[in-house]
Amino acid sequence: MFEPVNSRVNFPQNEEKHLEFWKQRHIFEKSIQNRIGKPRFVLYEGPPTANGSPGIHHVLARAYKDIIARYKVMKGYYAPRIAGWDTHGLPVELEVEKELGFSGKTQIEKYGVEQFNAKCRASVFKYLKEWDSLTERIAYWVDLENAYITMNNSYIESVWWAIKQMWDKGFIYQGYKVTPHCPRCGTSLSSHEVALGYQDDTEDPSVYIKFRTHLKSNQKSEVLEKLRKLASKKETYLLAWTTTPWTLPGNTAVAVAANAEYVMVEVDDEYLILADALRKQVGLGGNVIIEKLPGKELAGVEYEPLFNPHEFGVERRRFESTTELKVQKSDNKLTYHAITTDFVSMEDGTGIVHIAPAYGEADYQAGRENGLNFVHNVDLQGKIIGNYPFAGKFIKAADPLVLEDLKKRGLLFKSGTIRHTYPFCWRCNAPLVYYAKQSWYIKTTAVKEALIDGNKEINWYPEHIKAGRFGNWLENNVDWAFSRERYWGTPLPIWKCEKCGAFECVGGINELKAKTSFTGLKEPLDLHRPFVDDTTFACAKCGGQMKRAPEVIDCWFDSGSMPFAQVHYPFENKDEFDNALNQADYICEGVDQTRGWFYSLHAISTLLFDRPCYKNCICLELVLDPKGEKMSKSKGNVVKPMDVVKLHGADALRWYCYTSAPPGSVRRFDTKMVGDITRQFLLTLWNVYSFFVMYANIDNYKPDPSKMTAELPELDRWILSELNQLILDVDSALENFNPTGAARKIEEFVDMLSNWYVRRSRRRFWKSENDTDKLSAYNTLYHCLVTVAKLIAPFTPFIAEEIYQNLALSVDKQSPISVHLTDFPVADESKIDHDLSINTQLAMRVCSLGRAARSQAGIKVRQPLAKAIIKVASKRDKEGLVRLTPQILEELNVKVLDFTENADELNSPQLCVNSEGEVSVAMPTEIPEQLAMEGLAREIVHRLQTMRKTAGFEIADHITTYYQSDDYVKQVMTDFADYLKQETLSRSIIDSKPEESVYTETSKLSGHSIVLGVKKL
RNA sequence: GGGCCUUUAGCUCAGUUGGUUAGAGCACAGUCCUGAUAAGACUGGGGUCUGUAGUUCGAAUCUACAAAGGCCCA
Repeated sequence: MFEPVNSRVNFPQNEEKHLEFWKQRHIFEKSIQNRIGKPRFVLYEGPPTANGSPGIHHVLARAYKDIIARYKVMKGYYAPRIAGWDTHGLPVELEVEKELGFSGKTQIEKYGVEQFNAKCRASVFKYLKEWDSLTERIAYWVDLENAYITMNNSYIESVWWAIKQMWDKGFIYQGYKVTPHCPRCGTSLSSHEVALGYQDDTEDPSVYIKFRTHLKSNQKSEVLEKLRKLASKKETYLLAWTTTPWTLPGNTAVAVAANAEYVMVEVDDEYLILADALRKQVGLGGNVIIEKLPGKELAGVEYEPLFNPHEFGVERRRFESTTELKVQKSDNKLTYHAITTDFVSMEDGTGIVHIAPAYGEADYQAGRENGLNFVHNVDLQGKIIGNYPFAGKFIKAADPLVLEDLKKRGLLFKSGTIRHTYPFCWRCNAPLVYYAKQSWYIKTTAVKEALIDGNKEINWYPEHIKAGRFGNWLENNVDWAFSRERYWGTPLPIWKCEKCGAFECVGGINELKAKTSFTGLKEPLDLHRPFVDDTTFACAKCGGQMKRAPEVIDCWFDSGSMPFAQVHYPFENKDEFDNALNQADYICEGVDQTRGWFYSLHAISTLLFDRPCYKNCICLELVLDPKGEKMSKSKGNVVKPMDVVKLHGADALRWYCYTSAPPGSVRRFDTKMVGDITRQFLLTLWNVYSFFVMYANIDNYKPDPSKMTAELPELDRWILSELNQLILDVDSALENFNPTGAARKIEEFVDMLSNWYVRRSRRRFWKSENDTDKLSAYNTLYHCLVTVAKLIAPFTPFIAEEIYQNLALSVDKQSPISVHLTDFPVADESKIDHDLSINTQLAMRVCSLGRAARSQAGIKVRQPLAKAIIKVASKRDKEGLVRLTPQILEELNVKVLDFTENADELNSPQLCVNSEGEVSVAMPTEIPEQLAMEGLAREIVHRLQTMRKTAGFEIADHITTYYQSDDYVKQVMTDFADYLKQETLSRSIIDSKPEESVYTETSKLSGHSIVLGVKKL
């Protein structure tokens, strides 16, 4: 006996049962331990930040990670995998700041870094319970107990080790970086924060500034000569445009487009140079053009600074190399010059761009590449420094004063305002400033080629990421600015001598403790700020005191270090890492990680070990709401995964993730569609399963593979052929990291199994004699179900377990106690019969056409007809159909199958006919008396069956049938008595009024009024 | 402004190396089948395959340009 199965099923409830079983019997642990000594399959878990609730996109990621790992385990791999948590970073700090009502760093410092960080630590695990319970509920199998946590001392120490390695290789240096900076909060903002604060329609100055040329250079060119000659007559200016007048004192160059055409126009008694394309827009369309010249000729043209920094008590620095800004001597004859860049717009402005390397990313890059001067005329609070006339003013307040000053000196051509989109601080609403600040860099550009070569070895899914998003990112690689002027993060392990300025990098706790005159480390050990800030030691060069640099590091460096830091390498687990764990076979995260985790893993691995970090990577696309909008808390359209699981179950949600769209496409999530999935796939499978169990129990069927007969009926051979083909397809799809393709194949199979195999086999299970045909049907369906259970185990672990335990484990107590401890099915290719598959498809098509023909003629399928006449394209097709005759006869409810090659034969008014392509099916519309009676018998059977069900009888209950009707019906009841009895399990059929207690209905069938009664025996 | 992706029925998606009349599921309407089925079958409505131009005997598919949407970066 199998455990009885109700066709009505509550999946969520059923799943809880299996969760409990897995927990009690440690199935996950066993699935790993069973494979010790087998080839290793390494999956790296990308650590989510645990200080927010898990969303539906996390389920997506976990579903795709889990399925591959489970598949590999079933294929015989040893695949331990541990969870991880990302615990550092600005988002955590912001959450705490919000909680404390802070609006900036000064408040944090006042509050105390120690207390602040303690709050951060606590905040990180606020949602951990929620994460753990979801992880378990969706059956994402991962070791939660030994999860790696980026804030643990051991983890931090491994990160320090990594930084020290890079330091020793000369990959770490200090340089400048332009960041979006809030002058009021005095802090940099992450790109995410910047995105929060864009405001459209912001009014800003729109001003045209004149830069007086100073054509004294020795450069020789025809154009320059001409300009010199012209300039000797009248003052000549380069006309540039800006919306941020306060950056003008920081101007150290102007940029032109090399290939654009520039003109020198006469304005009053001056000459102005600007792009020809923008002449009209600037309002100089009608002025006389003195000269035309290509942009590249302007390169090197010198001009006088608007504000010579030396006159205003401000330092002038200069890019001496790509990394060093060196202070320059005072020069009262200072000139700057024009450069060419590729970012000069011909849509607004003048085609000449004002460059202030301290106040713009592009400007800074231009400065680096061209060895420009570098002038900071604003402090971090947004106040003008030095002794400019507008010194001490906030930048926005300084704008009009700057313009006034320039106007007085005749250097302002035109001023107005524009409206555009500008970023503001999302906290305090102050305008953001792009500001060059000192930062620590990792010289990733030094290994750029290795990064690009390594990428060639990675398989990306979808493939376009490789050359596209990720490849482009690597091609445009810039050094990684990895320090942060924050509090809650892995402290940068660099100490600086207060006396001589020397730096030292420390790669571990013992190394630190061993430093000369080391002091300041408290117990219990906590490697975070502020404790680590108190540690000092003696400078190896001059004996001065070494103090730690104040920065913490980018948390992407944390997560990118997880391959080794999760095992505290190299301080522990050295062999395991070096031999097995040092490269992932597979990772999977959202596509937004291309510049995040995918990059940090790749970069760190390349820098430290000179090899790519992972071999296969599935990139998931965004999950949107049903309307196609991004899910966000503010819109209130966020779906809680647990709600979906409670409603439809984890299997349904997982199956939805695999089948609804390929992982690399954007998908709209709609809970309703998870419900559709349940009905379409899970319920269909469930009903096949429950059908099987119901009849198997009635017949006391005992599976015995040895009794599989050699000569199987065509129908059984067909479904077994499809099953083995399915194994091949699913196996190869999963091997190629394509769960969607695999799952869709399974769907097709289950549909065929239910709607053709079981549908066509019903009578075989229902018939009373226990012959070989019946046994074959049982064996076949049994084998299909058990195999499908194993195939779907990585996809939908719950229903797989249910079917496996009830059907397989109950029979063979020696087999593994869980489907998740079994081996993945192996196809028996000798069972695959392509011809049979094609023939069956043709038979299905013939039946479909036949049913349509009947429908058009208004003849119910229950009414038997004398024959069906079939025309097909070839002899081969005909032969194929002949072999499947029994299936077609039954499905079309006809007595004989005829074939013809002459289409004219089908054009008879006595026939209903339907064609599609080369296939035609026709049936006689005339119904002889004998067939009409048989049809009525079938109607009566149908009526009685429905009544049995309504009366609540068990499927195998025997009954007595009563009837009362006219003589015609009486004749039918007599002629088809055996058939009626067999179909309805009637011991006797009595022509009399049913007793009072008997369930009775009166119906009108084919024009005959019939009273029917069914009585359970 | 740059890179990448997407665009096929009301909705969700298939559509192999170009090759009959572009498909499926859901939804809608009608009919049918059914003692496993919340399922299924048939019929019907619903498509300028985002647009334009090109290559070709032939384009949803290849090429170019454009549009809309999305993501990442600036």
